[in-house]
Amino acid sequence: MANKEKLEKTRHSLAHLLAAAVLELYPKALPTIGPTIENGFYYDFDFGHIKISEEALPKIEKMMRKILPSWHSYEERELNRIDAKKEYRENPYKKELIDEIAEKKEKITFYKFGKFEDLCRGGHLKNPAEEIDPEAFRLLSVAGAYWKGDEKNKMLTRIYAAAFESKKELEAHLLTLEEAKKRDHRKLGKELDLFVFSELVGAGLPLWTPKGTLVRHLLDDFVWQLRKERGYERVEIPHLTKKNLYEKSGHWAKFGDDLFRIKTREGHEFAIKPMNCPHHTQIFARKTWSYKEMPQRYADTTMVYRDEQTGELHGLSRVRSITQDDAHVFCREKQAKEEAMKIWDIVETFYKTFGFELKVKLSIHDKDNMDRFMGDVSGWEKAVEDFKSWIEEKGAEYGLGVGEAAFYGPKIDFIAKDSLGREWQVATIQIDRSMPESFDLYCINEKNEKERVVMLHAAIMGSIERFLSVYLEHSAGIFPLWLSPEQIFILPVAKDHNAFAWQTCNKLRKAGLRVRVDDNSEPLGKKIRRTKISKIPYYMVIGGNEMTSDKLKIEDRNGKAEEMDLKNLIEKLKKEIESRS
RNA sequence: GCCGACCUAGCUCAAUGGCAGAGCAACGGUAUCGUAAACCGUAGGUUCUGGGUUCAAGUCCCAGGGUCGGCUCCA
Repeated sequence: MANKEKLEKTRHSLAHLLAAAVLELYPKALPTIGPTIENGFYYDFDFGHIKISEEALPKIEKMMRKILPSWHSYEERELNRIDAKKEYRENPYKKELIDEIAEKKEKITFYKFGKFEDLCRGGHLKNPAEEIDPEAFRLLSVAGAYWKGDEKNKMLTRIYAAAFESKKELEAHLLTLEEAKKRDHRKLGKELDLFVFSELVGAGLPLWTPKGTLVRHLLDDFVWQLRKERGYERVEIPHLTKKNLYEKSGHWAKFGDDLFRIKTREGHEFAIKPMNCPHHTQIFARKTWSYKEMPQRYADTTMVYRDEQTGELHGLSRVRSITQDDAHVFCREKQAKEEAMKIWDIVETFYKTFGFELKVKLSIHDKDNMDRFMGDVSGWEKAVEDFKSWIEEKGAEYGLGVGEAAFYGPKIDFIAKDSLGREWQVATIQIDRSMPESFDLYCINEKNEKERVVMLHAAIMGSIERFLSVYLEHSAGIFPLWLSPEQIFILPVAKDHNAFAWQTCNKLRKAGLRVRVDDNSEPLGKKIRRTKISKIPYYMVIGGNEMTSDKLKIEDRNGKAEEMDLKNLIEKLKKEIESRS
């Protein structure tokens, strides 16, 4: 038996074992479904009025280990719909499943291990008692989950477990989880002093410290540099708008509850912007454009605000105030491809710099569900075909996201993976023929006719918050020199060396470097320790030796030391910053 | 929003319903030291907020806020 298949069967059998143990301890609990997942399995139960918390897990786990030795084989039987439902008089969930299986004209089968029988399509180990290592699984957590994943349904209690073939693999997995915890961007953000949240300000509204603000600007400057080279211009817009703008763009209806709304004292309705495109259309619409002036490319790094549900907020990855590095290109139909490819260029350059591998996803409409999308199917199909041919020309592999398009057009989404294996959509290129229509955006072409323009939406980071959350976990907070809010620590050995340390510091600062002198009256060992913990790219100790020679000794955070004079040092560091390595 | 857990000093965490504490950080002093933690001292608290039970609440109950693990959602 292939390893993968055996692991699958192990997990599946363990899910049954979990249900058996739960029923042993909580006879009134109603088991529902228990599939295998990456790294383990889960099982959803309706515990009725009993509250199950994580404290119960060791007890359940113990019961699983107690039952396991008696599971030497299983019995299988097939029942008809009526008899099958008789087995579950008290359990509406299983009855529902039985009906579904019957509707699909599939066999209704039951599998019995020991005294525990469960509705199941099969796929178990023949002899769990012999084949399962009782030390190779662990119940991890308890969570709520809607029956069938539908929020209109009752919320069940889900028990998650990790399971492998050997104890060693389980321990390796648990260690990976520990590692991921250390890299959690919320923890690193605090340690690196980049951002904070305040209960007074509110959930999902990060406040940026001086260091965090510096990092944000450095990232944005990088994007801006790449855009500027490609003919973009900066624009700025207010963060509010009258309702009218969004009624015209279609956002008022589509955004619904996610929009922060404001009523003025005169009774007018305003909204805080959840996106920037409609504002930007009004900058474009300020005059009549000649085809010779196209494209117009507007870049704007600015915050948008979305009233996300509190339970969905998560560190920087899901917030209510979101900084988009947004840009909109207004161009002629025939220019769209070239402009899209320019954006793709920027995306590639940007992410390569940080060592990210990107996956490409083409997010398209859902032709069976067109009420979520503006325009007709044929317009969408043309737009999707355009994108497909561009992506293929580019030679990129891509997946399809059916129904995941923006309501105004398809998107090429770029996806980065974080240390926890979660995938985050970061950059996006979107093509929009709908908003130019709504706002009547055109240029005058060679034949002196009005020509409808198309609009490209392009975010490189997507949002600075989300990018930083992914990048913090990707880098574990080890920032390259150019992005480090502090670049060099200078550690004077004793107070006699403070003045010289400050002189050196000021020379480096004058050269544009971000330097700090640690002139606390503490032993050198303590300063070194603090430095080593801090993730600072470089530090140097300054004492009598340095004061009497023109050599400085600089050490990087990997412990590699070099000696050189100040001029060469500045040159070396500047080079490293410029190359963004 | 929903299910469950949690919230104590700037940070990490203690404290059977019975005097709110430690380490680190901060501040003051002594020491001025060459590669991972000098020594002594001082200060620091609406125990998330509001209400309730109790002779007595950080601890128990209710409501709200926030955080965490998930679910649902994410134009």
